[in-house]
Formats: sequence, structure tokens, C-alpha cells
Amino acid sequence: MPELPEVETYKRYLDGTSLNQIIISVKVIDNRVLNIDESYLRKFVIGNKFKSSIRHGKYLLVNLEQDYLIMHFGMTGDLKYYNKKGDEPKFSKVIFHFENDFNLTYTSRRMFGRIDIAESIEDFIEKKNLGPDAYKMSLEEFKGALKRRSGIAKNLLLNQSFVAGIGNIYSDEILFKTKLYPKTKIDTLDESKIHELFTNIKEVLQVGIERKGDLSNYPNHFLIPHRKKDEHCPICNTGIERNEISGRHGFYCPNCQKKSP
DNA sequence: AGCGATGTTCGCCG
DNA sequence: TCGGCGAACATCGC
Repeated sequence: MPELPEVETYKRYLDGTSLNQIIISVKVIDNRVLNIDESYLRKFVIGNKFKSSIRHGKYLLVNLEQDYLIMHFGMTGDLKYYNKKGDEPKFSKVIFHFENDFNLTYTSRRMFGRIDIAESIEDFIEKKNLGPDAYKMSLEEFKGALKRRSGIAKNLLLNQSFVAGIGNIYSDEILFKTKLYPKTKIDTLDESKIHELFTNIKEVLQVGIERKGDLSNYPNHFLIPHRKKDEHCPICNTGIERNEISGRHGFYCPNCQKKSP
């Protein structure tokens, strides 16, 4: 489920369950989710503790004593903390077993997520070429990220090198709230629209985090409950349209989100 | 039973 | 060089 609000929810879940316990063992059920050798993962993790965690974009970086365990969740990743042996969740791929006999499992159905090790946050962000975190960035950072950028608004929001954390669903929601046609060229926006876009990125993600990334029960005036065929805009009742940009399909209101800004 | 899916990456092309 | 595009990855629920 993971865009930024979901990953933030996973972070808080991990922080609330799994910190400061010695990791006794690691069970790798499917090593395709590992970017590193199994033995290398063990070497860094076993006998260590998760000290704290940081989320950058859709990545969760868990601080070991020195290094970082990096988790990315792809489209179907999740974390579960559980005790009983029989409770091992479906799609578990890597399980961290703690001294108190509880386990934290990283699950992935479609195998798009990855687990990695990094020596520092800065190295990792640089290696992945990630932009500033969409939720934590300042207006100045956002404006900095926009410098020398062109292209259409939807693609830019999805581009993790521009700003990290926004995915397909939240990009649609942000564009909807800002009343921007998804293919609006970003360099045509004036200062006040840029500011509005920034504010809406924050507000939409804030709501997402408050709702723990659960998309199933959003207020009606959001686009999220209307992301399907034959739905109507909750603001103006125009039929919601669907288009495809760079292989992702998105939804928008052709009346609220007019082509020329 | 086929289609589609909240992500990333890579190669191609303009 | 950059941006847009499409494919590839892999799996399962609807």
C-alpha cells in the first residue's frame, strides 16, 4: 500500500513495536527481496538492535548501531509484529526474530519491495538520487527542487528525484486539490500557484498520515473515493475522467482541473 | 479467466 | 541532457 503516508504509518508501527530489542535471528523466506547477500544482512543485523528509524520518501531507514537497514515496500509491502509461530502472515519474506520471542516480518506479495543496507542516510539518498521528502520539505526546498525542472505536473510529482514520497494516488489528489490539469507544464505556474501546490502537497499527505494511509474511508470531498469509472466530481458533479500518463493511469475532474491554469 | 494494481528501473526516442 | 513513453519485474484478488 505504500506511498508516503503508508510508509510513515509503517515507521510509527516499527517504532512502537520493534526498537531496542536484540535481534536473535533473521529468517529469509525469499531472497529475491534482498538487494544484498543473505549473509551480509545477517552480519549487519544479528546481535544488533533497531535503534530508531527515519522515513525518506517511500523508504524506511532503520538505524542499527552504525548502519542502516533500508526497507522499500514496492506496491504490496507491509510490516507485521507478531508473537505466535502460527501467526506468520501470508507473503512474509524476511522475518526478524527478537529476544522477547516476538517477530517483525516484512511481507511482499508482488516482490517489488526491496531490503538493503546502507552506511549512511546521505549516501543512500545520493545513491538513489532522491529529492527532498515531500512531507518534511520546506517551501525553499520545494522551490529549489523546481529549479531547472520542466515537464508535466503529474510526472514531476511522481518523480522521486524531484520530491520523494508521492505516488499515483496522492499525486492525483494533490492535483485535484490544486485544480491542476495533470498535464500542465510545470514551468507555466506562477508564484502563487507554486505556493498553493506546496501547501496542498503537505495538506494531502497530512490527511493521509492521520488516516494511517487507509484509503477505504476518505471524506467525500476528496478525489480518492471517486477514483473509478462513472464517478462524479464531489465539487462540481462533472464526470471524472481517466487518463494515462507514462503508463500510470490517473483520475481527474475535467471541469475543476482545466487545461490552461 | 483476464485484467489491473498505492513502484522502480531501464532503454529508446525526440 | 532531459522528459515522455513503454516494457519489464511478479503475483494474486476481483
